[in-house]
Amino acid sequence: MMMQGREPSPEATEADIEVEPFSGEDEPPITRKRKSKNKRRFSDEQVKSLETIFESETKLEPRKKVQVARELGLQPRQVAIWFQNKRARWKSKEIEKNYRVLKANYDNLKSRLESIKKERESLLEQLQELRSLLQKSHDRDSECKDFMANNKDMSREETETVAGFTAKSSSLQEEMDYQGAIYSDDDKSGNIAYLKQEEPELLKINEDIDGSLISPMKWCSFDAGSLFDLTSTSSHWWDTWT
DNA sequence: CCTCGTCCAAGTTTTACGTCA
DNA sequence: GATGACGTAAAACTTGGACGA
Repeated sequence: MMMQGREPSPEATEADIEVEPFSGEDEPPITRKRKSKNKRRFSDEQVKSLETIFESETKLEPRKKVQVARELGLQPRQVAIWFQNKRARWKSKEIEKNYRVLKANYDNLKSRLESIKKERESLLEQLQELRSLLQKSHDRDSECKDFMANNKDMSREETETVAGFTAKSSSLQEEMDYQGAIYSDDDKSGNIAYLKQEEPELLKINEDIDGSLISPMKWCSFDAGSLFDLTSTSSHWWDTWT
C-alpha cells in the first residue's frame, strides 16, 4: 500500500519492514487453520499479555512500549497500533454499555409514566363521580330550603326525626372523606401542587365539601320531605342550629 | 512564527478465519 | 468433503489535529 501525504515517520518506517509477528517458539493455535505463511494474528499469549498491560495502563510510555515489544517479540510499532486499536474497541464497548444503561432507565421511566397516566384517568373518573354526588346534594338542599320556608312549625317528634337525619349526614361526610382520601396519598403536598396546576376545579370542589355538607342546613338532603308529618305543629326547632 | 517529529483519535483497508449453503 | 460467498474481528494503515522542541 502506498503512503500518502506527509513523509513517513521513523515509527512508520518500522512498520514498513516485513515483520514476523510471532516469536520463534509460538505455534499458531491448533483450532485455527492457517491459509498462508503470512502470519499476522498475534498469538493468544501475546494478546493475553497485552490485555493484562492494558488493564493497568491504556497508554504506554515510549520506553515501556519498546520493552513490551521486546518481551513479546513484536515491533514497537505493532504494540503502539495494538494499543490504539484496543482503545478504540474499548471505547466502542463503553458506548454500547452506556447505551444499554440509558435505554433501561428510559424504559423504566416510560413504564412509570404510563402507570401515572392510568392513575390520573382513574382519579378523573372519581372526580366526576364526586361532582355528580355534590350536584345531587345541592339539588336536595334547595328542595329542603323550599320545604322549610313553607313549614315553619314542627312537633317534638319531628325534631327527633331530624336528629336521625343528622346522623345520616355524618355518614355522608365520612363517605366524602373516604373519596377524598383516594386522591390524597402520603405525599399530600405533592398532590395538591399537582391539582392546583392540573385540576383547579377539584380543589374548589373539595373546599365546597368541607364548607357545606356538614353545615346544619344540609342534613335535610336525605328525603326529608317524605318523612315529615306536615299536619303537626311545633316550635322553631331549627333555631338552635343557627 | 515556522518547521519538524511524535502521538493520538477516528475512519478505512487488508487479512485471517469461521459459518453456511 | 470441497468450495466459494459472506460476515466479523483484528492488524495495519491514512488522515488530520495537537503539542512540544
